[in-house]
Amino acid sequence: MSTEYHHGDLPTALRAAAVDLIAERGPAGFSLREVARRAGVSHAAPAHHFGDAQGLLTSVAAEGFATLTDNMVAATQGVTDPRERLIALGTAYVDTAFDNPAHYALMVTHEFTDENEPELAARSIEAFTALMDTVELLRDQLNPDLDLEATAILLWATVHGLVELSPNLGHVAESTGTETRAIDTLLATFADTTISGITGIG
Amino acid sequence: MSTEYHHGDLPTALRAAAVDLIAERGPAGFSLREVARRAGVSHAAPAHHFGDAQGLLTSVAAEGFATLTDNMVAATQGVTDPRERLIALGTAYVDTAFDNPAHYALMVTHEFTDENEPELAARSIEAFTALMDTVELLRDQLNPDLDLEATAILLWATVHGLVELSPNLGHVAESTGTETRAIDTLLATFADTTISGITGIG
DNA sequence: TGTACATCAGTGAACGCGCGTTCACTGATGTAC
DNA sequence: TGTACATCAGTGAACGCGCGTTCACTGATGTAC
Repeated sequence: MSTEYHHGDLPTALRAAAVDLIAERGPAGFSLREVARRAGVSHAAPAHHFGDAQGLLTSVAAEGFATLTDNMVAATQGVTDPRERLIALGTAYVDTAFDNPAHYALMVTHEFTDENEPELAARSIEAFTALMDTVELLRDQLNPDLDLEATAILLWATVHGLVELSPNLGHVAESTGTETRAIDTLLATFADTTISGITGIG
Repeated sequence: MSTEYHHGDLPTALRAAAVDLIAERGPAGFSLREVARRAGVSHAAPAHHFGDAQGLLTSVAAEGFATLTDNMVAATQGVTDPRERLIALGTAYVDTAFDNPAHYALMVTHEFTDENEPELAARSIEAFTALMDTVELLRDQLNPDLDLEATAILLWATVHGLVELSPNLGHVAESTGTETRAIDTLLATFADTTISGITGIG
């Protein structure tokens, strides 16, 4: 156990400690020494597995993209109605970001990770592919001339923007007068607007 | 001049130095000592004007919001066609972000600034108000039942998302085969979709 | 116009701190025979 | 099954560095009379 000389799975423990630390102090508050401390290991140990801080944070970001992909795929599985599907995808994205703020910050910031690292690059492409699947469904069901890539980027930009703006969303919730989360209302509005827009352009 | 004991306008010089430094190294690479060095002043001088690093960065963020508001207002002045107006507003936002990456990072990050500082709060509300003016024009011209706040947030989220995703936009530009910036194409598509969507919902 | 004094802006030395990196080491694990 | 040895994971002391903060100070500016 923890009294053993060899840790067992130190890489995983270090990622978990990094996530906790970043959730508390933000990505800029991260340090390799503090992470090692929390993982109960000497401060020179992480170098064996990740080289340096950037290596560890890149690994965490890759893990975050994998989770995002899994959640988006699971949420849209078998959903073929365009409106339902858009809402399911958007909700999965937003919920994943809210549930994993440290991962999300690293996925999005680019300042602390190596975007060219193969593992991270692969995981982020998979996430984009999951999004693209839904865009293709929209094309098939709504408008054969839909610009796939532009639509995918606009969808991504919007949900990403919603996540970042969400701290300012308080009074929208109040104005609806329901138990619904403000962001759910916005996602529904967004789905309606988008579908109407896509159909109208055709 | 620079040989005088008193600087003349040290706060302005410090903000400028901070902007340069952040543009080079990112917000996390900022330090008060390095800023003082670049402003040609002892490292204890900034404390006289801003207290600490957060104070200085908060001031830079406020300056960024003021510029954004000015640019959005100027770009939409007298533009009453909904599509043109949306594109003008979006372009002003995106261009301001591109032209002032250090300011933009501080406006958006929240990790290094004090959002409750009155000056910053006032400037960010003014920017939101400028956005709201355009949303009201959309309501007046397209759909009297438009949800103003939800629409404003969705517009903001989208342009913000486009700015953040823009590093990944390279191949979109290629696919258009024109001299047009990728982001201009996306903004035009977005304007079309949004207007069609808003009108359709009515 | 001149003097005295208060206030303000900026200096520079000193402090203690946490950081990343290096390095010789030791303990545990795995493999060859 | 047992021994020898190579490899790998983690240790802990040492290093030099840049940082923020404090503080007694000095030079410049502004104001009262």
